[in-house]
Amino acid sequence: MSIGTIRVLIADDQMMVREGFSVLLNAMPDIEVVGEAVNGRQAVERVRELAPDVVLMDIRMPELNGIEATREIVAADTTAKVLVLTTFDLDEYVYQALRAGASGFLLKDASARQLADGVRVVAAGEALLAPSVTRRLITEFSKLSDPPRLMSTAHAAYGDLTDRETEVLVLIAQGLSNAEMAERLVVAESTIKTHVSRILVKLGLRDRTQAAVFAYEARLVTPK
Amino acid sequence: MSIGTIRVLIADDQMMVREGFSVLLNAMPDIEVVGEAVNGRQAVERVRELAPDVVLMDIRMPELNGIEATREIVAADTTAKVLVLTTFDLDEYVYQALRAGASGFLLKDASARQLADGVRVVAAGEALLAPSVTRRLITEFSKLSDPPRLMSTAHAAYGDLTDRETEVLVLIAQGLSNAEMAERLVVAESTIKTHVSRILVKLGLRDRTQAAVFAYEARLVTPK
DNA sequence: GCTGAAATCAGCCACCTGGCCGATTTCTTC
DNA sequence: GAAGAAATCGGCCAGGTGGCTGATTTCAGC
Repeated sequence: MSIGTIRVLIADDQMMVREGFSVLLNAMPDIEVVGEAVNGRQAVERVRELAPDVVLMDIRMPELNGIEATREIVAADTTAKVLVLTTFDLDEYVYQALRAGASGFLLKDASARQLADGVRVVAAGEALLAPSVTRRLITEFSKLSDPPRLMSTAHAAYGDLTDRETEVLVLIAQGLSNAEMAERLVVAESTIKTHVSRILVKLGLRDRTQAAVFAYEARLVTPK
Repeated sequence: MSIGTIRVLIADDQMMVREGFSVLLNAMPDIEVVGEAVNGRQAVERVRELAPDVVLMDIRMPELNGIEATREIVAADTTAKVLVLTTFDLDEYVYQALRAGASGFLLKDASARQLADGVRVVAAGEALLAPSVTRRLITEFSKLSDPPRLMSTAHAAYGDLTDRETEVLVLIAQGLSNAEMAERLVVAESTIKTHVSRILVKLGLRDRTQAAVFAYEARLVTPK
């Protein structure tokens, strides 16, 4: 494996991004960009055609998003490893991507060195995560493995919101639209609307802005 | 990033292992083994003395095991990243190591290439996990829902807002509708709409909910 | 007195939002 | 197995919201 060059496929709907990564990676003697794709659907096809070692996968793409594309690529028994790239280290994306079978997750602001190393690492079969991602993963994980989980907190407090509703409330308090939340949680927008409505009724609020205010006042979310 | 060579400390009670890794890593032009330790206690000391970039840490060691040693090294605010190495990918070890603050976790049967890449990756600040480990971590973790985090965009300072606009922004962050604000400020609703629009444009936001979030994040308003 | 910024107001319009109705599926609980 | 809670999805619709254009008035600064 370490003999030949690492063959990479870049999947991103933005030309600038593809160009940048392409130049960057081709500058490495052991890495070669063998193809590009402008959406998830095309990425899946290209993987079949080109059998690359690594796929640099953007999440937000038309046709078929990076998560779904990753799922399909992994489902097919290709040897290709998927390294997901995104601008923001959104939790949901990370978990979804990794659960979809991605080998790694990096932020787009990674340096050339980090990117190249990342490609090599996943090509070698390891898993790679951005530090901020891992940190949250660990902290979250230790929360559920540690016994000090007394009841309440996410439950009885805020007017009997269900877990899912609380989850949605937090997203509202981050300024996401219904469509964005739907994409984030991978459900239909109508589902989100249902959750939002129930939240407003249960909390006795009028609109999502009041919900956001409530979330801050109730310390469900806190200023950075 | 890593302009100079990456300085590595090897902590393992077995001489053969230390030797092997040492030769292996020193063969890399950008990596230099600057010291060794035969137990956890010594590893902690050596880190203080040598300030290495990366510590290759075995788990089973006399005096102070790798987990505890990692905890101490991370507790001290050294810049050293800990890459834990072990023969078996035992769950307890993995979780404990990661919670102790390790940056990565690799199996000892990793190839020279994998090891070297691993060192480079953690030195660059990323986190590295063997794939089997990541998978378990994800599955374990995904059993529980989570409170995501997002906050994008570097906006211009809200100092660009006029007094009146700031006033309106505060009201938005109190959950008032345009009609209510109009009544409160004794102006027409259309006037409020104009203010709201300008606020959104100036701050690069999409809707009033994001404006409310912004107000809280910018401490323009603070939770009760 | 001219100028520019700020505050005020109006109308139009596409879109998102929230309310309301109903429906299915999966679980837990009894 | 019945009953209920939770999560999912769809459709319809009135109304609020935000974008865009244009206009008036006041006032500070030159």
